[in-house]
Amino acid sequence: MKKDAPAQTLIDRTAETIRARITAGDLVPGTRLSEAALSEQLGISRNTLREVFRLLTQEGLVRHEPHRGVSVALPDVAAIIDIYRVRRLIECDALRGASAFHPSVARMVQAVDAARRWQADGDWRSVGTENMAFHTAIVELADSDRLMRLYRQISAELRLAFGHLNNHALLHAPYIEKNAAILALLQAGRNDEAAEAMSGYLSLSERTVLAALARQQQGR
Amino acid sequence: MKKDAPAQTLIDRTAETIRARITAGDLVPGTRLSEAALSEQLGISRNTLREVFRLLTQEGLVRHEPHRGVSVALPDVAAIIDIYRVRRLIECDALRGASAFHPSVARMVQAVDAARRWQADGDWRSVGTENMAFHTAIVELADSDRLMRLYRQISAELRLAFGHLNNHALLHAPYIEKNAAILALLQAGRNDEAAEAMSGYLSLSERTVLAALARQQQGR
DNA sequence: GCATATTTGTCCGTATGTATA
DNA sequence: CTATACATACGGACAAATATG
Repeated sequence: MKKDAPAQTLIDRTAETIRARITAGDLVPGTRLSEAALSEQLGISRNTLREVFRLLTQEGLVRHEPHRGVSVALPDVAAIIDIYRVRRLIECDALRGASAFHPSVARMVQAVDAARRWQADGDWRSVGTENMAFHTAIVELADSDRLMRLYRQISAELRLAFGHLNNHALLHAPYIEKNAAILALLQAGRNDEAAEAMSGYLSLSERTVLAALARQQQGR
Repeated sequence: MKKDAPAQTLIDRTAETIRARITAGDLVPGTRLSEAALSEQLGISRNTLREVFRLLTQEGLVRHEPHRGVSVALPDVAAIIDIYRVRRLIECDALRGASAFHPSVARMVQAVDAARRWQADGDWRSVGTENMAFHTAIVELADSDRLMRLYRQISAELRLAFGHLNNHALLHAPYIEKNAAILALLQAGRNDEAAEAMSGYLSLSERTVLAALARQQQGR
């Protein structure tokens, strides 16, 4: 009996396709997604696509306006501020209450190591991926389904926000060693200091993203 | 220009209808929701109902299993524990960072007063409603869209859990004065003490709900 | 401000695949 | 193992709302 026969439904697979297109920058924030055009392009029926839209809407990736269709979400400054407020709450709390022997710690170690290797190769996109994995692992420390779900949603929103900020070196380089420092504090059982370091980390990251967003919007 | 012409779509209204039926106990947790039967009963098409199901699934009110349809969610002990963990995090944080002059404080005052009046009348169901309003107002203190959304979801799940625990006196009576005490601390600017009191409040409430749930499941 | 065209909202009928009796 | 019930997915149709000239 194979428990892992995903048997994904078409709706799930299509949702994944669109997610990928959005985060890959294929679909720019603000783009209107026409039901008729997209359904034909994807080779699925309009009804099915509409259910995909429901999924993505709840995930915050697309916005739905009655009788006006859906469009790729466009996080504004207020959203960024709110997202970082929530991240600070969740990630710092997870660090404060974590055990150094939690399985996720291994994933944090792995992410830090991998990020350093990619940095040596100059592959900043992969550095970014490992950075996200590091923070996901931190949230997993909390062992809370609901917090994890919320975190996945705001991560998706955040990817939208700096999906097109292509200055990846600026965006990710400074954080590799900060992550390593937080990990070391956690492994040493100095949880409160780890949480404190994370708070500072997030403030810096927030300022960077907000500044980049302002430059981007000014450039229109 | 009336900004508040909701012009709700049929999907939204239907979702609200089903939510009401669930929280009213009309639909018991575990009930299977057949597309054909429900769509006919509601007078809407199956396609439309399926979109409603997507909404409710993301809200955690119903569970969806591929090719087996949806059924009313049935929170288990792990869910209750997780929900209270999240509540503690959100509500205590909101209290710690709140201003005594935030508009939501007025709503808290209102909820406490109303709960006392309903208690005098012996209307425990209304006491429960005011209690939920009190805690919703606390979360609003945080001024965070995302935290508010998460809180709405776990509130709905919680309603599922003790929707049928009809011992409302036991469930709500002890909390009226606890709420009043927390409010007084907040108004006095003693935020940390208010958060501490809330933490204790939630622990007590958690134990009560878990015990009631155990009794209920034993009685099957 | 009006008439028209486009797009979404909703319904129906049907075919196919999957799970359960 | 077959049969049945049900969810999945499709395509077409029309009404209603919005956008366009």
